[in-house]
Amino acid sequence: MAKELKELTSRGENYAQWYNDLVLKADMAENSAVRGCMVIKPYGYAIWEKIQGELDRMFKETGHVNAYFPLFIPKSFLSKEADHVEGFAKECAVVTHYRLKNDPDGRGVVVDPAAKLEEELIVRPTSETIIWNTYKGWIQSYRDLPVLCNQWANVVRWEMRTRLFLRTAEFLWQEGHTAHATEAEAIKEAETMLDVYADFAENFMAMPVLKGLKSANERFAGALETYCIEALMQDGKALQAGTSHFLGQNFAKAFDVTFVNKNNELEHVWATSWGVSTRLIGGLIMTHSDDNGLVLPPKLAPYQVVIVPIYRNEEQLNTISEKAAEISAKLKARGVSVKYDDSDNKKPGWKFAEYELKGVPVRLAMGARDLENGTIEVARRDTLAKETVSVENIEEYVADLLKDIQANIYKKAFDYRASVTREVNSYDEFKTEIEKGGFLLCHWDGTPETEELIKNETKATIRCIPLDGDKTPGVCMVTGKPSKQRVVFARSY
RNA sequence: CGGGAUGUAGCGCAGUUGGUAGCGUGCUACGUUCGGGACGUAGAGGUCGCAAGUUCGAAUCUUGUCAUCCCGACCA
Repeated sequence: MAKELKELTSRGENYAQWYNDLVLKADMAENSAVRGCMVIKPYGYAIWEKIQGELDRMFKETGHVNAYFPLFIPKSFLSKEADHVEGFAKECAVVTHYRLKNDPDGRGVVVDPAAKLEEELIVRPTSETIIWNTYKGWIQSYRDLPVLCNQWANVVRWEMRTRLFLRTAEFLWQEGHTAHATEAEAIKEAETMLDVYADFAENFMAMPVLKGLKSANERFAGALETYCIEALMQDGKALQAGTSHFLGQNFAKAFDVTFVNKNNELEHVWATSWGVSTRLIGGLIMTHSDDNGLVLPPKLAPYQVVIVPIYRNEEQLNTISEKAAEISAKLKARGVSVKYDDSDNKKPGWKFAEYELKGVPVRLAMGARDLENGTIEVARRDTLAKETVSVENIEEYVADLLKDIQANIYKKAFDYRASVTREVNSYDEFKTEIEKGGFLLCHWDGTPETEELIKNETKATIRCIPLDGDKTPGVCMVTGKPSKQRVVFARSY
């Protein structure tokens, strides 16, 4: 099996595919009719639930509430905001009929032609339009503002080519949609949520990200400004991990959402939207995994510690189980999640490999030898190091170890990113360097034309215009025109 | 929608000049094992993607068709 994994890993870039089959036990739906939709089995979903839980808490701490809006969007809604139509008019699932009937020529059912909808319904690719249509009825006065809603939902985008976790036809996400009385407040909201995402990515996922602005080409359809966090995967490709959009008054104007301000003047509201998706699971996998499987940050692991008993007979098992129960209780008291795997139908070696594959941060193994010596074997997933330590104060030891693992995998990812991030000053050099992967910091003249040219010739895009860091001006590597600051180029998923 | 590849057991694959389908793994039972994915014995599991055609006979040849994967266009 180990050999098999090595062989699979040599595929390199195709992490998501095999981690899905082997680790998360998730896969693409095989039925052609729902091609490109993902099936997330329980362990993979448990990771999503952890992500959801932490983000949801952070949203609430920043003053947001959850709401839910319809799955179906009347087609006409999507015609209202011109830029938005440009961006989203293409790959959507469309509901045209509302009834089936028995097939008159044989078995089964057919669509009843008499049940054609007068107006087609679009399965939401994102909910701006239906939400703004709803907000119109909620907002009359500055006293009704701000509206700070988040929605956990599924959305559908009929992608021509799908990729497990990274680009599936149906995916789970959260989308925040806020309405504000002033431009400044809306911009602040978009920036706050960007910070929330960055905080989550770095402190929970242990995935370093760059905060930045999207170029006009990469900007969300209908947004005035798109903020993003960009991560770098182990194969050197970038992953857009989350976006936060300042929408200006575009949607308010399209859906006629106005309010009376303190001066008794009618104004359009200012809007933001922001979202992250199950793509984060893909990011998590591709940031930390190694040849032995998934490596999960302790803060997002469905269980942080697994205890495996090693025994020859029932008597031994009983003694170990007693000890393990004590340790579990102590760990749980410290807020550590523990699984005690005393399943009799798997052997210890099998369990070791299995939990490594699943990325459980810490494994404790206890056998007859440990019973005699009052010890326990501690194995950490990130370095695969094993140690035999005293069971005394094991809970403290493990709690510290979990913190250490969280910090260590972040550092590892950060160092990797640093090692493949470099400044490039000429276009010739760029063409060579981009083949090696990683982030390239380059001067760019700010025009969509130049960006397009670079994309066509090298497949690299501007991942973001960084908010932090070096702001020294220079000249564009392609055209030689002035550049305000270096921007980040990479090939991306 | 263009270019390439592939559809055979749950998964991964082999199958020669056309002769009625096999390997690994997984699964089931029993026994021995159990500190790094154990071993033995016995078993279950396949309308060979689908449909026509050629043939005494097709997984194999022909045509059509459907689907998947990879590379482009699209995208979180």
